[in-house]
Amino acid sequence: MPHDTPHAEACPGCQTPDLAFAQHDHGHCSTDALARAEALAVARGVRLTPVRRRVLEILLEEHKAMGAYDVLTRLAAEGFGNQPPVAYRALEFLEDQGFAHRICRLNAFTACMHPGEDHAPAFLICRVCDTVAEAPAAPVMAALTKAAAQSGFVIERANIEALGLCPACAGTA
Amino acid sequence: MPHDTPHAEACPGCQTPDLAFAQHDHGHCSTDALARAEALAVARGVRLTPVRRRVLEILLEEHKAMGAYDVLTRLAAEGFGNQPPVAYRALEFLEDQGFAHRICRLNAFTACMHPGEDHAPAFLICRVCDTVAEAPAAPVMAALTKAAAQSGFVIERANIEALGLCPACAGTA
DNA sequence: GATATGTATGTGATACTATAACACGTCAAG
DNA sequence: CTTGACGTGTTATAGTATCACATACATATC
Repeated sequence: MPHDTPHAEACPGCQTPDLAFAQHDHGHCSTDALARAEALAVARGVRLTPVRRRVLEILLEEHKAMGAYDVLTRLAAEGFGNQPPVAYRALEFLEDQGFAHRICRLNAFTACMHPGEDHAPAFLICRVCDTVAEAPAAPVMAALTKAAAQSGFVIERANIEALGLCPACAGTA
Repeated sequence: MPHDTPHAEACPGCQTPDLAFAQHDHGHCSTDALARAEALAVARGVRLTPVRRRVLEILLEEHKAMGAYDVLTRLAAEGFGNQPPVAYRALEFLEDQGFAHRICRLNAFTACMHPGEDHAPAFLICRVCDTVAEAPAAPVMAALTKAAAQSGFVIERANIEALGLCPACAGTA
């Protein structure tokens, strides 16, 4: 019975939030996230088809925010369709399933590192080096849900994105 | 000495968060926000030129999220330039000065109702009626700042956007 | 007053992002 | 076997945003 423990507990690079911008064994994260996504797809009765799976792999490999057309270029090079809808449909599927996140500010997408954990991601975008970190934001989401509830608004999906300076770029500046 | 009290204290419609989706005397909000923006521009030594001012007025009049091209159409009809950069430049200026906000999820912009108050806006977007409410989100921003700080990230600007159902649409569903 | 400098605007062209609409193939249910 | 749901491929098009250059207009400086 695999994957019943959060990824962060087993991944040194993901254990502490302050390592979000640091190097870590990303290979482990990738294979783990992919395995989790596959298991979740089966459990939910949705199909992680070749295109969808490959898009997720690409996002995991790159480990950065990618535009739909960046993904499409790679898909086309591998014999998949080379028209925009191919990429957009796969990305939409991954987002719907929580396997990937859309970063509106960048018109880009990134693989979710913690699929199935029902987390609330916040994205920290460095305006200098363009690195994007996915920070744990459960308290942020809680506060947002509360604020929305005061207006009677029911949140279904949220985008929490911050633009600023990562530790490295803040240091050199 | 005008404008030394927060707008919400004087505007019935803005006093309580739970009225964010309700009707209120928007005329008062508009003129107030415009006057505040003008004062702030003078104080900061930046120029609220005719185009910029008109764009802000348009956003305030419409009181909803508008695409850059929607704004541009209105500008062109009034004798201003009719090319995209005209609108985008004005909108960027307004966003930089905190007179307007960008709603990434909608590729749209909206006037800020509380310019100069250093608030943290969260946008609640109804997926049924497309209404957008600007909810007070100081606690949300505080949580986000804290989460970012744990990674050593310094936030300069944040987008907090939620998609879901507004009270009215949630009721009819 | 003439000149320089920074800023703002106008314009044409173009790049980038995203979706609509339809055809075809596959698979499972009835 | 037929139907219907789903996924993919493709053409075409819609929508969003920026680049690059020219011009105007302000203020500051000589």
